[in-house]
Amino acid sequence: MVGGDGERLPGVVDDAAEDDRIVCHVDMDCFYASCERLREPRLRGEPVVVGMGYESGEPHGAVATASYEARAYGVESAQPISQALERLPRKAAAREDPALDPSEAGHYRPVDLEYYREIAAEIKEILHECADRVREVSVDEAYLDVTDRTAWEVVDDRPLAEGYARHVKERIGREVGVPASVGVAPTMSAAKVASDHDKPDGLVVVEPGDVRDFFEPLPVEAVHGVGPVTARKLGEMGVETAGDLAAADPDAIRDRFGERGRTLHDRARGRDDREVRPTGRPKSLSRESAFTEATAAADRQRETIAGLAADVADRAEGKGALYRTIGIKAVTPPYDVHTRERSLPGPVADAALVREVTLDLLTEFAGDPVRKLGVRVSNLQFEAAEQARLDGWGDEATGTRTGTETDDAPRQSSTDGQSSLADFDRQE
DNA sequence: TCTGGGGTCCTAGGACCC
DNA sequence: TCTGGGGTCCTAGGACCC
Repeated sequence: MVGGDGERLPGVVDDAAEDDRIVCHVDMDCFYASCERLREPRLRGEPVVVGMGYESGEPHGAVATASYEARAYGVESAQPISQALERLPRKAAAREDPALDPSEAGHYRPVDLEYYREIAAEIKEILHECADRVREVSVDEAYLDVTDRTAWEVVDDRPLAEGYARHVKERIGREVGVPASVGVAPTMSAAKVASDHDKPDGLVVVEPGDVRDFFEPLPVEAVHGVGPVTARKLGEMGVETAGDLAAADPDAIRDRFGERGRTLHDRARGRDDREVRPTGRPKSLSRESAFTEATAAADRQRETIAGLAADVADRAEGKGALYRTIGIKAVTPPYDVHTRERSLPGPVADAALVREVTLDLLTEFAGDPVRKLGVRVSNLQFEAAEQARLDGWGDEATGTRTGTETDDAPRQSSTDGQSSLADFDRQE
Protein backbone atom coordinates (compact mmCIF):
# COMPACT_ATOMS: atom_id res chain seq x y z
CA MET A 1 0.00 0.00 0.00
CA VAL A 2 2.68 2.38 -0.91
CA GLY A 3 1.68 5.62 -2.50
CA GLY A 4 -1.95 6.61 -2.86
CA ASP A 5 -1.20 9.94 -1.36
CA GLY A 6 -3.55 12.50 -2.74
CA GLU A 7 -3.60 14.83 0.20
CA ARG A 8 -0.11 16.14 0.25
CA LEU A 9 0.58 19.34 -1.61
CA PRO A 10 3.41 19.28 -4.06
CA GLY A 11 6.52 20.84 -2.63
CA VAL A 12 5.27 20.59 0.93
CA VAL A 13 7.43 18.12 2.74
CA ASP A 14 5.62 16.07 5.23
CA ASP A 15 4.08 18.69 7.50
CA ALA A 16 0.89 16.79 8.05
CA ALA A 17 2.68 13.63 9.11
CA GLU A 18 4.94 15.25 11.64
CA ASP A 19 3.40 13.68 14.68
CA ASP A 20 2.59 10.36 13.07
CA ARG A 21 4.51 7.51 14.55
CA ILE A 22 6.25 4.87 12.50
CA VAL A 23 5.66 1.36 13.77
CA CYS A 24 7.13 -1.78 12.25
CA HIS A 25 5.74 -5.19 12.91
CA VAL A 26 8.27 -7.91 12.20
CA ASP A 27 6.90 -11.41 11.83
CA MET A 28 9.13 -14.36 11.01
CA ASP A 29 7.72 -16.60 8.31
CA CYS A 30 7.04 -20.15 9.54
CA PHE A 31 9.82 -19.55 12.01
CA TYR A 32 10.39 -23.07 13.31
CA ALA A 33 10.61 -24.46 9.80
CA SER A 34 13.02 -21.68 8.81
CA CYS A 35 15.21 -22.56 11.78
CA GLU A 36 15.25 -26.20 10.77
CA ARG A 37 16.34 -25.14 7.31
CA LEU A 38 19.10 -23.07 8.79
CA ARG A 39 20.84 -26.07 10.25
CA GLU A 40 19.76 -28.43 7.54
CA PRO A 41 19.97 -26.48 4.28
CA ARG A 42 18.79 -29.38 2.17
CA LEU A 43 15.31 -28.70 3.55
CA ARG A 44 15.15 -25.44 1.61
CA GLY A 45 12.37 -25.43 -0.92
CA GLU A 46 11.02 -28.67 0.53
CA PRO A 47 7.82 -29.15 2.51
CA VAL A 48 8.78 -29.04 6.20
CA VAL A 49 6.52 -29.82 9.14
CA VAL A 50 7.62 -29.14 12.70
CA GLY A 51 5.57 -31.08 15.21
CA MET A 52 5.26 -30.72 18.92
CA GLY A 53 4.95 -33.92 20.84
CA TYR A 54 6.24 -35.47 17.65
CA GLU A 55 8.94 -38.08 17.68
CA SER A 56 10.69 -39.26 14.60
CA GLY A 57 8.56 -41.78 12.79
CA GLU A 58 5.66 -41.60 15.23
CA PRO A 59 2.18 -40.41 14.26
CA HIS A 60 1.35 -38.50 17.46
CA GLY A 61 1.68 -34.81 18.23
CA ALA A 62 0.41 -31.64 16.59
CA VAL A 63 1.72 -29.35 13.90
CA ALA A 64 3.53 -26.37 15.37
CA THR A 65 4.65 -24.90 12.08
CA ALA A 66 4.35 -25.94 8.47
CA SER A 67 6.44 -24.43 5.71
CA TYR A 68 4.51 -22.85 2.86
CA GLU A 69 5.35 -25.81 0.66
CA ALA A 70 3.74 -28.09 3.25
CA ARG A 71 0.72 -25.80 3.57
CA ALA A 72 0.10 -26.31 -0.12
CA TYR A 73 -0.78 -29.90 0.80
CA GLY A 74 -3.31 -28.77 3.38
CA VAL A 75 -1.05 -29.09 6.39
CA GLU A 76 -1.94 -26.45 8.97
CA SER A 77 -0.88 -25.24 12.38
CA ALA A 78 -2.49 -27.10 15.29
CA GLN A 79 -3.41 -30.05 13.10
CA PRO A 80 -2.81 -33.52 14.54
CA ILE A 81 0.33 -35.02 13.00
CA SER A 82 -1.68 -38.06 12.00
CA GLN A 83 -3.86 -35.86 9.81
CA ALA A 84 -0.88 -34.02 8.38
CA LEU A 85 0.67 -37.35 7.45
CA GLU A 86 -2.44 -38.29 5.49
CA ARG A 87 -2.06 -35.17 3.38
CA LEU A 88 1.68 -35.15 3.22
CA PRO A 89 3.49 -38.44 3.91
CA ARG A 90 6.97 -38.54 5.37
CA LYS A 91 9.81 -38.53 2.89
CA ALA A 92 11.31 -41.69 4.34
CA ALA A 93 8.00 -43.53 4.27
CA ALA A 94 7.40 -42.48 0.69
CA ARG A 95 10.72 -43.85 -0.43
CA GLU A 96 9.94 -47.26 1.02
CA ASP A 97 6.38 -47.44 -0.17
CA PRO A 98 6.01 -47.88 -3.94
CA ALA A 99 2.45 -46.58 -3.71
CA LEU A 100 3.76 -43.18 -2.62
CA ASP A 101 5.61 -40.56 -4.60
CA PRO A 102 8.68 -39.26 -2.75
CA SER A 103 8.43 -35.95 -4.56
CA GLU A 104 5.01 -35.51 -2.96
CA ALA A 105 6.28 -36.06 0.56
CA GLY A 106 7.61 -33.87 3.34
CA HIS A 107 10.19 -33.65 6.11
CA TYR A 108 8.94 -33.95 9.68
CA ARG A 109 10.96 -32.64 12.60
CA PRO A 110 10.27 -32.39 16.35
CA VAL A 111 10.16 -28.93 17.94
CA ASP A 112 13.52 -27.84 19.30
CA LEU A 113 12.71 -24.72 21.22
CA GLU A 114 16.17 -24.24 22.63
CA TYR A 115 17.57 -23.92 19.17
CA TYR A 116 14.82 -21.60 17.95
CA ARG A 117 15.41 -19.34 20.94
CA GLU A 118 19.07 -19.05 20.02
CA ILE A 119 18.15 -17.93 16.53
CA ALA A 120 15.50 -15.60 17.91
CA ALA A 121 18.12 -14.00 20.15
CA GLU A 122 20.22 -13.11 17.12
CA ILE A 123 17.22 -11.56 15.44
CA LYS A 124 16.29 -9.59 18.51
CA GLU A 125 19.74 -8.18 18.71
CA ILE A 126 19.26 -6.74 15.27
CA LEU A 127 15.82 -5.42 16.13
CA HIS A 128 17.15 -3.63 19.18
CA GLU A 129 19.84 -2.07 17.07
CA CYS A 130 17.25 -0.89 14.58
CA ALA A 131 14.78 0.64 17.02
CA ASP A 132 14.72 2.55 20.26
CA ARG A 133 11.72 0.69 21.51
CA VAL A 134 10.95 -2.95 20.82
CA ARG A 135 8.09 -5.05 22.05
CA GLU A 136 8.76 -8.73 21.73
CA VAL A 137 5.44 -10.50 21.42
CA SER A 138 6.72 -14.02 21.02
CA VAL A 139 9.81 -15.85 19.77
CA ASP A 140 8.98 -14.92 16.22
CA GLU A 141 7.24 -11.59 16.39
CA ALA A 142 7.98 -8.04 17.53
CA TYR A 143 6.88 -4.43 17.21
CA LEU A 144 9.41 -1.66 16.67
CA ASP A 145 8.92 2.05 17.09
CA VAL A 146 11.22 3.60 14.51
CA THR A 147 9.76 7.09 14.51
CA ASP A 148 13.09 8.60 15.43
CA ARG A 149 15.04 6.54 12.91
CA THR A 150 13.21 7.37 9.71
CA ALA A 151 10.34 9.42 8.31
CA TRP A 152 7.13 9.25 6.32
CA GLU A 153 8.59 11.73 3.89
CA VAL A 154 8.24 10.52 0.32
CA VAL A 155 11.37 10.50 -1.78
CA ASP A 156 11.39 9.11 -5.30
CA ASP A 157 7.82 8.01 -4.85
CA ARG A 158 8.56 5.95 -1.77
CA PRO A 159 8.29 6.81 1.90
CA LEU A 160 11.66 6.75 3.61
CA ALA A 161 10.10 4.39 6.15
CA GLU A 162 9.75 1.76 3.48
CA GLY A 163 13.46 1.79 2.82
CA TYR A 164 14.14 1.58 6.52
CA ALA A 165 11.87 -1.43 6.95
CA ARG A 166 13.54 -3.07 3.99
CA HIS A 167 16.86 -2.51 5.68
CA VAL A 168 15.64 -4.27 8.84
CA LYS A 169 14.24 -7.15 6.85
CA GLU A 170 17.37 -7.55 4.78
CA ARG A 171 19.62 -7.47 7.81
CA ILE A 172 17.68 -10.37 9.30
CA GLY A 173 17.93 -12.26 6.04
CA ARG A 174 21.60 -11.56 5.55
CA GLU A 175 22.90 -11.87 9.09
CA VAL A 176 20.66 -14.61 10.44
CA GLY A 177 19.43 -16.29 7.31
CA VAL A 178 15.70 -16.52 7.90
CA PRO A 179 12.88 -14.76 6.06
CA ALA A 180 10.64 -12.20 7.73
CA SER A 181 7.53 -10.30 6.79
CA VAL A 182 7.38 -6.67 7.82
CA GLY A 183 4.48 -4.28 8.10
CA VAL A 184 4.92 -0.54 8.51
CA ALA A 185 2.16 1.79 9.62
CA PRO A 186 1.43 4.65 12.02
CA THR A 187 -0.18 2.28 14.55
CA MET A 188 0.55 -1.11 16.06
CA SER A 189 -2.64 -2.71 14.85
CA ALA A 190 -2.23 -1.51 11.28
CA ALA A 191 1.42 -2.58 11.24
CA LYS A 192 0.36 -6.01 12.45
CA VAL A 193 -2.21 -6.42 9.72
CA ALA A 194 0.24 -5.05 7.16
CA SER A 195 2.89 -7.64 8.01
CA ASP A 196 0.27 -10.31 7.53
CA HIS A 197 -0.91 -8.95 4.25
CA ASP A 198 1.74 -10.32 1.94
CA LYS A 199 3.30 -13.29 3.69
CA PRO A 200 5.77 -14.85 3.26
CA ASP A 201 8.69 -12.52 2.72
CA GLY A 202 6.38 -9.52 2.54
CA LEU A 203 6.92 -5.82 3.01
CA VAL A 204 3.77 -3.76 3.22
CA VAL A 205 3.67 -0.07 4.05
CA VAL A 206 0.52 1.75 5.06
CA GLU A 207 1.03 5.47 5.15
CA PRO A 208 -0.76 7.75 7.58
CA GLY A 209 -4.06 8.70 6.03
CA ASP A 210 -4.29 5.42 4.16
CA VAL A 211 -5.00 3.24 7.14
CA ARG A 212 -8.74 3.18 6.86
CA ASP A 213 -8.64 2.52 3.14
CA PHE A 214 -6.20 -0.27 3.78
CA PHE A 215 -8.52 -1.96 6.27
CA GLU A 216 -11.68 -1.34 4.32
CA PRO A 217 -11.79 -4.41 1.99
CA LEU A 218 -10.32 -6.90 4.47
CA PRO A 219 -12.48 -9.56 6.10
CA VAL A 220 -13.33 -8.53 9.62
CA GLU A 221 -11.25 -11.41 11.03
CA ALA A 222 -8.18 -9.59 9.79
CA VAL A 223 -8.66 -7.07 12.59
CA HIS A 224 -6.45 -8.10 15.47
CA GLY A 225 -8.76 -9.18 18.27
CA VAL A 226 -11.58 -10.49 16.10
CA GLY A 227 -11.69 -14.24 16.38
CA PRO A 228 -14.19 -16.81 15.13
CA VAL A 229 -16.84 -16.02 17.75
CA THR A 230 -16.78 -12.27 17.27
CA ALA A 231 -16.65 -12.66 13.50
CA ARG A 232 -19.76 -14.80 13.59
CA LYS A 233 -21.65 -12.36 15.79
CA LEU A 234 -20.57 -9.47 13.62
CA GLY A 235 -21.72 -11.42 10.58
CA GLU A 236 -25.16 -11.71 12.15
CA MET A 237 -25.18 -7.93 12.36
CA GLY A 238 -24.31 -7.69 8.69
CA VAL A 239 -20.69 -6.77 9.36
CA GLU A 240 -18.45 -8.79 7.07
CA THR A 241 -15.49 -6.58 6.33
CA ALA A 242 -13.32 -4.26 8.32
CA GLY A 243 -14.91 -1.48 6.28
CA ASP A 244 -18.35 -2.57 7.47
CA LEU A 245 -17.08 -2.52 11.02
CA ALA A 246 -15.60 0.94 10.59
CA ALA A 247 -18.91 2.19 9.20
CA ALA A 248 -21.06 0.45 11.82
CA ASP A 249 -22.84 2.34 14.56
CA PRO A 250 -20.38 2.49 17.45
CA ASP A 251 -23.15 2.27 20.03
CA ALA A 252 -24.53 -0.90 18.50
CA ILE A 253 -21.08 -2.47 18.48
CA ARG A 254 -20.48 -1.40 21.99
CA ASP A 255 -23.81 -2.69 23.24
CA ARG A 256 -23.03 -6.06 21.79
CA PHE A 257 -19.35 -6.39 22.64
CA GLY A 258 -18.71 -3.97 25.47
CA GLU A 259 -15.49 -2.07 25.77
CA ARG A 260 -13.73 -4.52 23.52
CA GLY A 261 -16.20 -3.67 20.78
CA ARG A 262 -15.20 -0.06 20.94
CA THR A 263 -11.55 -1.00 20.62
CA LEU A 264 -12.25 -3.16 17.58
CA HIS A 265 -14.35 -0.44 15.97
CA ASP A 266 -11.53 2.02 16.56
CA ARG A 267 -8.98 -0.29 15.02
CA ALA A 268 -11.07 -0.84 11.92
CA ARG A 269 -11.10 2.93 11.58
CA GLY A 270 -7.35 3.04 11.90
CA ARG A 271 -7.39 4.43 15.42
CA ASP A 272 -5.02 2.82 17.90
CA ASP A 273 -2.98 4.93 20.25
CA ARG A 274 -1.13 2.14 22.02
CA GLU A 275 2.53 2.85 22.23
CA VAL A 276 5.22 0.33 21.51
CA ARG A 277 6.24 -0.61 25.01
CA PRO A 278 8.75 -3.24 26.06
CA THR A 279 7.35 -6.56 27.14
CA GLY A 280 6.74 -6.70 30.86
CA ARG A 281 7.16 -9.56 33.22
CA PRO A 282 4.71 -12.44 33.06
CA LYS A 283 1.43 -12.25 34.98
CA SER A 284 1.00 -15.99 35.26
CA LEU A 285 2.91 -19.18 34.66
CA SER A 286 1.28 -22.41 33.69
CA ARG A 287 1.85 -25.83 32.34
CA GLU A 288 -0.63 -28.28 30.97
CA SER A 289 -0.70 -31.63 29.37
CA ALA A 290 -3.23 -33.72 27.50
CA PHE A 291 -3.95 -37.41 27.88
CA THR A 292 -4.06 -39.44 24.71
CA GLU A 293 -7.51 -40.47 25.84
CA ALA A 294 -9.77 -39.06 28.53
CA THR A 295 -9.10 -40.78 31.82
CA ALA A 296 -11.01 -40.99 35.07
CA ALA A 297 -8.23 -42.85 36.85
CA ALA A 298 -7.55 -40.89 40.02
CA ASP A 299 -3.95 -42.03 40.33
CA ARG A 300 -3.07 -40.95 36.80
CA GLN A 301 -4.75 -37.62 37.30
CA ARG A 302 -3.00 -37.00 40.59
CA GLU A 303 0.31 -38.07 39.17
CA THR A 304 -0.12 -35.65 36.28
CA ILE A 305 -1.12 -32.76 38.49
CA ALA A 306 1.80 -33.41 40.82
CA GLY A 307 4.20 -33.42 37.90
CA LEU A 308 2.81 -30.22 36.43
CA ALA A 309 2.81 -28.59 39.86
CA ALA A 310 6.49 -29.41 40.31
CA ASP A 311 7.29 -28.02 36.85
CA VAL A 312 5.44 -24.79 37.41
CA ALA A 313 6.93 -24.24 40.86
CA ASP A 314 10.34 -24.91 39.42
CA ARG A 315 9.85 -22.48 36.59
CA ALA A 316 8.56 -19.81 38.96
CA GLU A 317 11.62 -20.28 41.11
CA GLY A 318 13.86 -19.95 38.11
CA LYS A 319 12.28 -16.62 37.32
CA GLY A 320 12.37 -15.42 40.89
CA ALA A 321 8.59 -15.26 40.97
CA LEU A 322 6.41 -15.44 44.03
CA TYR A 323 2.76 -16.32 43.56
CA ARG A 324 -0.31 -15.68 45.61
CA THR A 325 -2.81 -17.71 43.61
CA ILE A 326 -2.60 -21.37 42.65
CA GLY A 327 -5.00 -23.00 40.26
CA ILE A 328 -5.77 -25.97 38.08
CA LYS A 329 -7.51 -26.48 34.80
CA ALA A 330 -9.43 -29.61 33.91
CA VAL A 331 -10.81 -30.25 30.46
CA THR A 332 -13.63 -32.78 30.39
CA PRO A 333 -15.19 -34.29 27.28
CA PRO A 334 -16.29 -33.15 24.85
CA TYR A 335 -14.18 -30.08 25.49
CA ASP A 336 -15.41 -28.32 28.58
CA VAL A 337 -12.81 -26.20 30.26
CA HIS A 338 -13.04 -25.84 34.03
CA THR A 339 -10.75 -23.82 36.21
CA ARG A 340 -10.41 -23.75 39.97
CA GLU A 341 -8.08 -21.52 41.90
CA ARG A 342 -7.28 -20.51 45.42
CA SER A 343 -5.64 -17.36 46.67
CA LEU A 344 -3.29 -17.35 49.60
CA PRO A 345 -2.97 -14.66 52.24
CA GLY A 346 0.42 -13.65 50.89
CA PRO A 347 2.90 -14.37 48.11
CA VAL A 348 4.92 -17.58 48.36
CA ALA A 349 7.37 -19.70 46.46
CA ASP A 350 6.67 -23.14 47.77
CA ALA A 351 6.64 -26.21 45.58
CA ALA A 352 5.12 -28.42 48.27
CA LEU A 353 2.27 -25.98 48.67
CA VAL A 354 1.60 -25.85 44.95
CA ARG A 355 1.37 -29.60 44.94
CA GLU A 356 -0.86 -29.72 47.97
CA VAL A 357 -3.27 -27.04 46.78
CA THR A 358 -3.56 -28.32 43.22
CA LEU A 359 -4.19 -31.89 44.39
CA ASP A 360 -6.85 -30.56 46.71
CA LEU A 361 -8.50 -28.57 43.94
CA LEU A 362 -8.46 -31.69 41.80
CA THR A 363 -10.67 -33.56 44.26
CA GLU A 364 -13.64 -31.61 42.95
CA PHE A 365 -13.30 -33.53 39.69
CA ALA A 366 -12.91 -36.92 41.35
CA GLY A 367 -14.43 -39.61 39.18
CA ASP A 368 -14.78 -37.33 36.14
CA PRO A 369 -12.99 -38.31 32.97
CA VAL A 370 -10.56 -35.59 31.94
CA ARG A 371 -8.69 -35.22 28.69
CA LYS A 372 -6.35 -32.50 29.81
CA LEU A 373 -5.03 -31.10 33.08
CA GLY A 374 -3.15 -27.93 33.84
CA VAL A 375 -1.53 -26.07 36.71
CA ARG A 376 -1.18 -22.33 36.94
CA VAL A 377 0.24 -19.80 39.36
CA SER A 378 -0.74 -16.15 39.15
CA ASN A 379 -0.80 -12.93 41.10
CA LEU A 380 2.92 -12.97 40.59
CA GLN A 381 5.33 -10.84 42.44
CA PHE A 382 8.99 -10.73 41.75
CA GLU A 383 11.57 -11.00 44.44
CA ALA A 384 12.81 -7.80 45.98
CA ALA A 385 16.39 -8.13 44.79
CA GLU A 386 15.27 -8.85 41.29
CA GLN A 387 12.79 -6.02 41.46
CA ALA A 388 15.38 -3.47 42.49
CA ARG A 389 17.84 -4.57 39.86
CA LEU A 390 15.28 -4.35 37.09
CA ASP A 391 13.85 -1.09 38.27
CA GLY A 392 17.30 0.36 38.09
CA TRP A 393 17.45 -0.47 34.43
CA GLY A 394 14.36 1.26 33.28
CA ASP A 395 15.85 4.66 33.85
CA GLU A 396 13.95 7.08 31.67
CA ALA A 397 16.55 9.79 32.04
CA THR A 398 19.38 7.78 30.60
CA GLY A 399 17.20 6.24 27.95
CA THR A 400 18.67 2.84 28.58
CA ARG A 401 15.46 0.92 28.60
CA THR A 402 16.53 -2.41 27.30
CA GLY A 403 13.38 -4.16 26.40
CA THR A 404 13.26 -7.78 27.34
CA GLU A 405 13.30 -7.46 31.07
CA THR A 406 12.08 -3.98 31.59
CA ASP A 407 9.30 -3.52 34.03
CA ASP A 408 5.79 -3.03 32.85
CA ALA A 409 4.74 -0.70 35.62
CA PRO A 410 1.30 0.62 34.87
CA ARG A 411 1.28 3.86 32.98
CA GLN A 412 -1.46 5.72 31.30
CA SER A 413 -1.96 3.18 28.57
CA SER A 414 -5.51 1.97 28.14
CA THR A 415 -4.91 -1.46 26.72
CA ASP A 416 -1.66 -3.16 27.00
CA GLY A 417 -2.05 -5.32 23.96
CA GLN A 418 -1.46 -9.01 24.02
CA SER A 419 1.79 -10.28 25.15
CA SER A 420 2.33 -13.94 25.03
CA LEU A 421 5.27 -16.21 25.28
CA ALA A 422 3.67 -18.46 22.79
CA ASP A 423 5.83 -20.63 20.69
CA PHE A 424 3.40 -21.27 17.95
CA ASP A 425 3.38 -20.04 14.50
CA ARG A 426 0.24 -18.27 13.48
CA GLN A 427 -2.38 -20.25 11.72
CA GLU A 428 -3.11 -19.03 8.25
C1' DT B 1 -10.43 -29.47 11.62
C1' DC B 2 -13.36 -32.37 17.53
C1' DT B 3 -8.86 -29.95 20.03
C1' DG B 4 -1.54 -29.00 21.72
C1' DG B 5 0.51 -25.61 25.05
C1' DG B 6 1.41 -21.08 27.09
C1' DG B 7 -0.11 -16.74 27.60
C1' DT B 8 -3.35 -12.05 28.01
C1' DC B 9 -7.45 -9.44 28.93
C1' DC B 10 -12.44 -8.90 29.96
C1' DT B 11 -16.82 -9.81 32.27
C1' DA B 12 -19.93 -10.95 35.80
C1' DG B 13 -21.58 -12.39 40.22
C1' DG B 14 -20.83 -12.76 45.09
C1' DA B 15 -18.54 -11.58 49.48
C1' DC B 16 -17.27 -8.08 52.29
C1' DC B 17 -16.50 -3.38 53.85
C1' DC B 18 -17.63 1.45 54.65
C1' DT C 1 -35.00 -2.62 60.42
C1' DC C 2 -34.74 -1.54 55.87
C1' DT C 3 -31.95 -0.43 52.63
C1' DG C 4 -28.28 3.16 49.58
C1' DG C 5 -24.22 3.55 46.86
C1' DG C 6 -19.46 2.67 46.12
C1' DG C 7 -15.23 0.13 46.26
C1' DT C 8 -12.21 -4.00 46.24
C1' DC C 9 -11.15 -8.72 46.08
C1' DC C 10 -12.01 -13.33 44.61
C1' DT C 11 -13.51 -16.84 41.45
C1' DA C 12 -15.08 -18.94 37.01
C1' DG C 13 -15.59 -18.68 32.40
C1' DG C 14 -14.87 -16.88 27.73
C1' DA C 15 -12.47 -15.00 23.78
C1' DC C 16 -8.37 -14.32 21.63
C1' DC C 17 -3.41 -14.60 20.27
C1' DC C 18 0.84 -16.98 18.86
